[in-house]
Amino acid sequence: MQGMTTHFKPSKALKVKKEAGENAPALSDDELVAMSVRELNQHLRGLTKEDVVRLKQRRRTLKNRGYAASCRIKRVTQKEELERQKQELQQEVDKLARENASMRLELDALRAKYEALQCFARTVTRPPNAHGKAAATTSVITIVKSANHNSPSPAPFTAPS
Amino acid sequence: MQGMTTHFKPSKALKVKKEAGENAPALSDDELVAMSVRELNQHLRGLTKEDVVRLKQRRRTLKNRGYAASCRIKRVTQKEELERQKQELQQEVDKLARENASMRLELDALRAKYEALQCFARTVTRPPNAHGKAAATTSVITIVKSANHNSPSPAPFTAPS
DNA sequence: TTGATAAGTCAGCAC
DNA sequence: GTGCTGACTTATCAA
Repeated sequence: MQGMTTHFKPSKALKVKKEAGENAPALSDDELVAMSVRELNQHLRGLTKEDVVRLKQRRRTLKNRGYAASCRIKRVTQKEELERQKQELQQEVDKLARENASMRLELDALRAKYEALQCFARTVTRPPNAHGKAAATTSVITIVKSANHNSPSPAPFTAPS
Repeated sequence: MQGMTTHFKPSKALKVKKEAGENAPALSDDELVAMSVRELNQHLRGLTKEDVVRLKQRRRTLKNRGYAASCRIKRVTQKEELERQKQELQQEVDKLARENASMRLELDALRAKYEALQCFARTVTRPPNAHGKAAATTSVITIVKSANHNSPSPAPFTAPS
């Protein structure tokens, strides 16, 4: 329970403690609600059974007023929390989507580069089937001798997946 | 405003229309609240000014009861909606994260392959600086003649970014 | 007994 | 007037 300093409704219980003379200085709502049971009992000395009941009921009602207030506060707090989390997730989605897009670009670029290099490698590797118009641009003559296939390199000749 | 068929509180206004004889069959809450203003005025004929006020007030209260109910329903509906959206976003985050991870793997693998191929290409391309222990495993002899550097391929010899 | 919450009442605002 | 919503009360349930 919290302050309850911003309430504007004494509502009922307006004439709860006009009598009772000296020992009961007509405690305020705040006092009454903040009081421990033991303290309350002190103030209950010398009161009508009816007044005791009334006072206890007023206390209970005041407490309930506080409970209702915390309930409302909790409700809006949870709602704000939900909205906050939602926004957070949205930002994460955006971030991941951006990363994703840029990686996709990078991947495509690298694939292109890879294929170009592979193309070139084939050119370089394969024996030139010397057709008529040979040696117009790049001319490569390669002789491969004794290929050891226990090579530790990750199979540079397989096609890109 | 909706059905209001699940309420259990006639609360006040218990003895609102026991008199009035014939023309007013003591309308039920449901009837009263569903009535249009024009219909209501029909039923208001020949009633005390006081009774008219009372009946209108009862109607207003019943309406308010309905409003309060819709207000609460709206509240929980919005909350559920928020939670649904949140869950949706979470799923999207998961999906994007998975895509992201797999692309990262792919990218790394491709980079490795690319570098291996590049390595090989260099091997093949560069003139073999024939040191002492040459030709132990793979021996490649390449002769490149007349390299035309206007090649349209995307610079296969630059280092991967 | 205490705390929390659904339902209802009322006040007050906006249209 | 109508509809909505914050605050309050009451009933009711759980701990």
